[in-house]
Amino acid sequence: MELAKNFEPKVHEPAIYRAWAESGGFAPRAPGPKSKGTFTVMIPPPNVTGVLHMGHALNNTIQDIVVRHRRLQGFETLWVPGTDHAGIATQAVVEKKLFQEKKIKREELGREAFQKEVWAWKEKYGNTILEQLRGLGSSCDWSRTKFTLDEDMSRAVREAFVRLFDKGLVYRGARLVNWDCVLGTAVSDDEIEYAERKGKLWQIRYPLDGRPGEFLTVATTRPETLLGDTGVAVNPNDERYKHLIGKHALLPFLGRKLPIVGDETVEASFGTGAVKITPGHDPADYERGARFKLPIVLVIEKDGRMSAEAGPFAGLSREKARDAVVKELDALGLLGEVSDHVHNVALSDRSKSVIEPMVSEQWFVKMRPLAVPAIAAVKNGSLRFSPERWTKVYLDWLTNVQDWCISRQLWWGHRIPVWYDEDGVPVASRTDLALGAPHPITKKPIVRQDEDVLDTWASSWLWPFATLGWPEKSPDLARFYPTQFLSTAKEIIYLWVARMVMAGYEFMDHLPEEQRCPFSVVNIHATVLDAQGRRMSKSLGNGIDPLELIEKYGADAVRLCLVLLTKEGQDTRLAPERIEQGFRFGNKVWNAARFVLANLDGERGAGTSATATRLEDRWILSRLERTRSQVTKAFDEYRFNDAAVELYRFVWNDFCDWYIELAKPRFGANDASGAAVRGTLVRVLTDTLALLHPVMPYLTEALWSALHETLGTKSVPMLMNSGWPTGEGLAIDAAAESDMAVIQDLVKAVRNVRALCMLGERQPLTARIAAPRAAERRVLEEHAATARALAFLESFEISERVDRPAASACAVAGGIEAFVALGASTDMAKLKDALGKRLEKLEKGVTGAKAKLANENFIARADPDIVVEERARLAELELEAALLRRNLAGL
RNA sequence: GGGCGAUUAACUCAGCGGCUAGAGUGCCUCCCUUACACGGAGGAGGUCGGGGGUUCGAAUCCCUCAUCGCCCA
Repeated sequence: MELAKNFEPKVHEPAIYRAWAESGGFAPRAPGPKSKGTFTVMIPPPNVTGVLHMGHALNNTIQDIVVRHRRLQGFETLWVPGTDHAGIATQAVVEKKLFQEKKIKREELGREAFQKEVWAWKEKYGNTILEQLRGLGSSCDWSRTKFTLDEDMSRAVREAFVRLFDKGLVYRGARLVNWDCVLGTAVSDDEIEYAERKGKLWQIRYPLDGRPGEFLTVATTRPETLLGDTGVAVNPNDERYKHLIGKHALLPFLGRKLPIVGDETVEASFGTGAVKITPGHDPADYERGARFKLPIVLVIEKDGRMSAEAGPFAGLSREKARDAVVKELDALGLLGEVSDHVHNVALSDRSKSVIEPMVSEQWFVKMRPLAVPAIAAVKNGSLRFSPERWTKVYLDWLTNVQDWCISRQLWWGHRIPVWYDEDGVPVASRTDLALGAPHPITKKPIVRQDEDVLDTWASSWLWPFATLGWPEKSPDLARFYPTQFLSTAKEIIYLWVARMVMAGYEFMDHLPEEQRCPFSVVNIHATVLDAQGRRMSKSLGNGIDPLELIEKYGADAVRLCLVLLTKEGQDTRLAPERIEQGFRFGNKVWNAARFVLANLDGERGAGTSATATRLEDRWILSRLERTRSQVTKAFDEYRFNDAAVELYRFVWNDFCDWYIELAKPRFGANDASGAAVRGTLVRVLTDTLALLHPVMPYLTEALWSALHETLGTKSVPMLMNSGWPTGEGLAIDAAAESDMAVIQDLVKAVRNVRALCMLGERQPLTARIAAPRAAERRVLEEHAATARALAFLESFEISERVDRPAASACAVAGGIEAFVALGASTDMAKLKDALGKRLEKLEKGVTGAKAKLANENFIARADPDIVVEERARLAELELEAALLRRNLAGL
């Protein structure tokens, strides 16, 4: 079978992906006697408006590795793909597009027509990221693709809402929420970011009630909100103000009487030590207002303008009102000191506008009761984080969890399934209630449905079971829930992971407690940073596009690079040139395989430890077994980096550098040796392709089919659907490994001399070998041909001791000396220099080891095995140093 | 403000109580040796951020400082 000289990702990848899909391998295989059970992974649904970025590329590579590995191991694997509807983001995209193209606003279009526009947009652009996941090689079961607004998903959302409503865990109330004045909706705490802003701290003098000419000076960063003040607070221990507690101040402009209260949370050292209380527009004041039962006055409207309550300032924007208030205060002589002040302001993630804390009617989920089992899950071992340290982050959030504001004033999302009668009595319903129909409880006619929609996360938190058919008692739900593995980013631990766990315990109540947690392992993957160590972001424009990398190097190279670069959970800076490492490795594997296939000569047998007789065959099979078991363990424990590094090393440094080189002279042989070497090559190649497959699926699949075509075993399944190497017939052969090491050392030493003395790499040389130790002499005698072939030595004499022949250079490897005949003209200076340097290093080692062994405490306290090892090491070093010294003296 | 992580070769990263501290890239020398120049052989390059401590022994554990970054408020 002739293979092209290089693997062409662009040619092979689409065809292979199609073949996988047609093979049915993406769907879970049927249960059978050999099955190890199910293994389910739910994709963290990317935002429909999204395109693949590095985080997705890494995360989905990890998931695909896990899924492919488990599939090969014989599990009935299911990886469910899908997207979420991303309420605010998607609505914003479509609104923007509508305005740019048709100059219309959504209000002009109306709710239904606007929703149609969004669906149309989703149908057209919403599959982009799923296509890109295919390009990465993701082996998802596309027949089960879900979208959080799909009908069945919506049913699940409604069921969950109604259940919580009926249990009193969902409630409607006036609460302080984060209001986005640009998008006109409440947003959750998690949709906010903070930025440092330069502002001012204004001191304002509030006249004291009944004490003309006396003032209480407060400090504030937001003077415009004073119109909503309903109190003033000071620290109760503050001597300056103690006497004023219980008295009243008068609000400028409006003359409202403001009680002066003593509140421990006021910092006497901040500003003047007195603060105004605006419960309607500040989170801290909201709390204070509640403590002192102060009324709430809303002075800012939902569009960011001052309300009628703002008296003379009504109708002004927040920003203009601030200037106007300050100006008027100044005019009244009530403005005190003004100083520069740096503080954090809350910005909306989506619109980047300043968040207005505002009391408004919203729907909330009571989180405390839901958090209890989610906390217990990690304590009782149902849930495990990898790396383990993220457990703390998860627990911290859950123990301090606040109620969750789930209503959004948007049109794109799950409409809240609540209807009201004429008295405004709400009821939640699984089925739509018609206007005019009787209210199920009050029996009065229904007059309206709640206008709002639910937060997107109110659907994503049901993802692990809603995707499987819940609330139906579907066969999928019974078969695949709970899942085994979830991989995601750290910033989503609260938003999503914790809430899914809550939802699992709350809604999967048909299952026993210990089966409700939606996944057993949560893998928190690394963040891929840019070259300066910053997060990649659209606004910085510092992202590296994975699609470009895939285009240039192929999906396998990108996947290998990502796992080679990211140690589990340790953030990494992406060096784009490192993708080349993945690319080169792919080429190396390809060419090694190409070479093997070209020389198989119809070999059918596969090497095993039992059939291998030659040292190198036994050695490579031993290395293979070692690699196989380490890689399997690493994958089982989700240590992807360790697995990839081990495979890289084995393929390149053992198989290609040594074994193939040793195999070359034996290919042609029409004897037992030829058969053995071909069998061994087939074995190593077969197992290696399978071990590499989770990381580099395309390349290995292409080679697998070429291998089986060559072998004439065409009926085997595709690699993706075959089996994980079991190590059958293999064993670790310590003797072969140590014997081989002797030969490798000698070969390296001779190559070193060649390079130093400018002898050509392949120029045949005469060598006399001195091996004072019988064990090494035996190895060299037995495997003289092997050593000779690798070192290109023509004649090769081994004895216990050799006097340096005239005109020879020497190489020392451990306790072995090799004297190599030189031409008369060779310059020995370089050699002398190199040997001298080597000796210096050795002597340093000898000194260190001696000092250690001379230390009584070391002998007395160190592990005896360590002491023995240290003695042996010293002997080794001394022998080599002695040989070097002697040879150096003779040069 | 709270928490977490990082600081090891020119660069990107491994190593996390005991081998002469490793890899990839880059650099230097030699080689187009018919698997691979996307390659091969050899080599140079590091007082493991600073300072203390624990230990027979510390890049590795503890404390502290510095710098950078991330998450949360």
